[in-house]
Amino acid sequence: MAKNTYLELPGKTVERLSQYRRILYNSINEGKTNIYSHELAKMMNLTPVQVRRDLMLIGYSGSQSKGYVIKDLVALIGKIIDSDEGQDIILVGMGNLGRAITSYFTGKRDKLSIAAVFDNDLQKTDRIIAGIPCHHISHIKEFVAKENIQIAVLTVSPEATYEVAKMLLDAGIKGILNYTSVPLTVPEGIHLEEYDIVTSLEKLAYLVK
Amino acid sequence: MAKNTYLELPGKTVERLSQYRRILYNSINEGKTNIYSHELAKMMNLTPVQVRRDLMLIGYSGSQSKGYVIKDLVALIGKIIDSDEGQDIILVGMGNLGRAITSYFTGKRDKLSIAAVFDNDLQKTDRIIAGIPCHHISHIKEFVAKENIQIAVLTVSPEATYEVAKMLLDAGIKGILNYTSVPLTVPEGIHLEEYDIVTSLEKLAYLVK
DNA sequence: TTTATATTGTGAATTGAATATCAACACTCA
DNA sequence: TGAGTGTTGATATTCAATTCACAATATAAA
Ligand SMILES: NC(=O)c1ccc[n+]([C@@H]2O[C@H](COP(=O)([O-])OP(=O)(O)OC[C@H]3O[C@@H](n4cnc5c(N)ncnc54)[C@H](O)[C@@H]3O)[C@@H](O)[C@H]2O)c1
Ligand SMILES: NC(=O)c1ccc[n+]([C@@H]2O[C@H](COP(=O)([O-])OP(=O)(O)OC[C@H]3O[C@@H](n4cnc5c(N)ncnc54)[C@H](O)[C@@H]3O)[C@@H](O)[C@H]2O)c1
Repeated sequence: MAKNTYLELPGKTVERLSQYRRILYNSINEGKTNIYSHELAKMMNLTPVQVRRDLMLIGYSGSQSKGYVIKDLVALIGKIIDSDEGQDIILVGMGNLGRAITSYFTGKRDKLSIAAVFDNDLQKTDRIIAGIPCHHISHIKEFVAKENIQIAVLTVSPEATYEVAKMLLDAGIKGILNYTSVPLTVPEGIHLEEYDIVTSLEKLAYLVK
Repeated sequence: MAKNTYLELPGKTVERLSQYRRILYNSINEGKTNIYSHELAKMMNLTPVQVRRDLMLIGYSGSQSKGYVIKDLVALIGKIIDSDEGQDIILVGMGNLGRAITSYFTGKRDKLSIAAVFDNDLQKTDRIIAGIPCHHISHIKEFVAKENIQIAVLTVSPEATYEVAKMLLDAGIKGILNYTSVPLTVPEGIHLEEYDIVTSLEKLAYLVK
């Protein structure tokens, strides 16, 4: 019986899987072929039990003598996280933050890449910026439909957040990564991740106090 | 008995407090003086119960008829999160991301502000960039000591992460906000927050899959 | 062969956070 | 005055994530 049933993983586990994979790529480059849970845990600043639990959840088994086979583990994580044919994403709001993220992704990832960015500033549109074509926001719906885009990164100014989020949902986007300081609400079935730098800094300030 | 004992709040609550405050500033600007838990919840995309529980934890009471007094609530959150005389932070790694964050903070916050940025690229040092003085990394220890800096934002290239983190700890930094893709380990008593864009995106990709 | 050691895999217990529930209260309106 | 409404504050419950504890296994050493 093929294990093709949808695997419901805890969100935290998915995040760690992404990071395991990144670290394991480095280990491969260093010539390692196998790794123990305690080694991986050390590099990720976790407990070995946590690592083993995560790998158990994705159904990967190691050996007591050699630990885990890095190559196989990386492949399995890819099978879980990546979509088969890769996934194009878009970014909306080509300001300071948008540009930083775009530059970072340009020519970097294979499975996840930024297909286009959008803005409403005519100075920025219809040009290549940071290696990616920047279109006017008015073209977003047709682009999403044509290119079958599912994920959008939102880095517009706070005032534009609601309006642009509405456009994204209307265009059929399934997942939004919101970096504006304005909290969003999305309908059932749409996935939302939010992160705010100021919140993190204020939390740190509280902790060191 | 004065309630001066150290208040141990859940991390998630602290994060929400930071966001409550930001939203409440807006409400004040709109002329509101009082707010109900369900109103605040709506704006933050939470349940009213969650809001009330957070406020309960910080010992703030509202009234059944008028809800919470925004001004008082903001003041109390400030007393919990902010240090008394404000807190200067530094940023290390004036690349794309560092510049975006610096621009965002320039002339923005009162209590939290970026006092200086550091880099090891001589093209960038000993200049004002995005409104903030950029020094060479070699001056970091003396600066931290002299200005009594406790918090650092880390946006250097991945390869430099360990080395720079070590310098920060050595200089006496108490909290690090790490945006590099390299996980850090810090000694007991040092606070660490980490965030990685790629991880968030890969999680979204998994969720929409 | 036997013992010691190191590792994985996992059921059970614990911790931490979110949610449900409800008594107490304050105001309104008849 | 008294029923009805809507709110807070607090306790109880549920849910999710992490950690504990240890059995099972493989290898190396005696
Ligand atoms: N840069 C940071 O470090 C930082 C930190 C915390 C929060 N944020 C938030 O991230 C967002 C972006 O920050 P930033 O520093 O890049 O700001 P920015 O002002 O540099 O960029 C905003 C971009 O959005 C575009 N835009 C505005 N309205 C639009 C619309 N309706 N449609 C399409 N594009 C539109 C603007 O033209 C601009 O290019 C802001 O909401 C900000 O509050 C940024
Ligand atoms: N930009 C993004 O969207 C993004 C996304 C995910 C992760 N990251 C991570 O954030 C970090 C910064 O990203 P970026 O895009 O700004 O990279 P960047 O290359 O533009 O900037 C790195 C900066 O660090 C400086 N630096 C390098 N070594 C240093 C040292 N020893 N001391 C002081 N400064 C040093 C460089 O001079 C440069 O200015 C990287 O680790 C990157 O992996 C960035």
